[in-house]
Amino acid sequence: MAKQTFLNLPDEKKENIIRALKKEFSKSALKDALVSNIIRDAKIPRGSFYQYFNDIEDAYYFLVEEYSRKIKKYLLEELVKNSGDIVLSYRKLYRYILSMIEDEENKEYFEKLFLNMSYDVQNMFTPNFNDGLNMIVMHVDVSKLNIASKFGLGYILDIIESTMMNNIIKSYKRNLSKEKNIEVFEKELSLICLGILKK
Amino acid sequence: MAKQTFLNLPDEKKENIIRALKKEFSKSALKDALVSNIIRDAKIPRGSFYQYFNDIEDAYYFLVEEYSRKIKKYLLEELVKNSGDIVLSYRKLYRYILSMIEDEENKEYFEKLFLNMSYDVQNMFTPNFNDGLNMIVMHVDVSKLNIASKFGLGYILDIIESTMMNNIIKSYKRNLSKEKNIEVFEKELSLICLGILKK
DNA sequence: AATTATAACTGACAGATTGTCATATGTCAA
DNA sequence: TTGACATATGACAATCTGTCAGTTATAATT
Repeated sequence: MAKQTFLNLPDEKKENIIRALKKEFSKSALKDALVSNIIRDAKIPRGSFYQYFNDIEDAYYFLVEEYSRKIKKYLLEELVKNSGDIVLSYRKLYRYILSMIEDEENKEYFEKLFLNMSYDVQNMFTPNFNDGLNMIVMHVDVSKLNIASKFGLGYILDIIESTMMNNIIKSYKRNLSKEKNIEVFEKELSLICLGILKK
Repeated sequence: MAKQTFLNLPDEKKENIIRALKKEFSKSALKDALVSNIIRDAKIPRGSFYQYFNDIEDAYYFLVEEYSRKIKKYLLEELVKNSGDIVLSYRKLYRYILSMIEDEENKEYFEKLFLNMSYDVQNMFTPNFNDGLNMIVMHVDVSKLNIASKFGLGYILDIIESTMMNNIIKSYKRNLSKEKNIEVFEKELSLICLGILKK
């Protein structure tokens, strides 16, 4: 993650570099992105780049983390606001993510990000995906959930988050409107709540 | 996809190149893999490689497709065998995929593959993910499903496949035994069937 | 103000990779 | 034997990465 030297930089310079990073990662997925393009655009010498980041991957994850922090924060806030109602909180989270990635300024960046979703990036975007359970579990109201104990919560979060990410990723290919996109996710969420089998 | 020239090659030569491809993609994810390594290992000249494939990505997808074909074929066969019982068929499919990727010979290759899951690869591994619905829908028994028409089937397949892929990917990090891994997936599948909310 | 310590900056360079292309070689039918 | 076509080959230009030794800026100390 971005070296201290970078974090110490004056805001203006730092933001200029972040701008150049985002431009390159909007144009190319991580595997095709070039340090050369970034330094040309940001007008910094090659040596500086390596003083700020270990390599291009390091810079990539620095940028991703800016967004992933927002997402995790938002979910926790919603859980508190909604008295631990996990389904409602994820419904709100979905809308929040959509509005974030559909912002004209972010559109191409997130498209590259989601269509080349590595484990590590998914990890950063799904609050429960790896470590997050500890953080979330204490805020969730499990009394209405179909599980024996808080321990089963992980399964439920797995299902919801998989479906959520999947919908986001597919939305890029399906070219759905934001409204239609939300409709599909909520339809699936409702199937998850009630079960896919007839009673 | 692999040029005709490659497909025309005598089997022995072709298999030797496939072996070298797999070796390189077992060692490095696509983004770090090198043509140089492959041609050194396969003992073919550089020019030949580019006569067989457009680039390294092309070679990568050629290899992935070998496995994805098996998976789609297996699911369809199971659906027929199980009279369109979709849940049972995916349970069987999950075991099939696990046995495939836990085979000692494939282990590292699939680890790289799943931990760097691009949209296109996911697309190849999940029968419904994109186009497959047409193929699958006619074999599914929807009478027991909680949907109004065959049209809703896409939602259900989305949920199941997301959860399935997610479990496979996580299994690499969690280091679960095959048995425990299956147990988790079946627990989640059962929540999906019955619903995550208490009745 | 001068000196010293510490942090940041810089760009030339070695090492390595990619995709191409002109040339060579093989195959097969007429 | 010849011509037409497919395939093979490796040297090469273009490009990229990460490093490093030398330079400059900043801050603290005397």
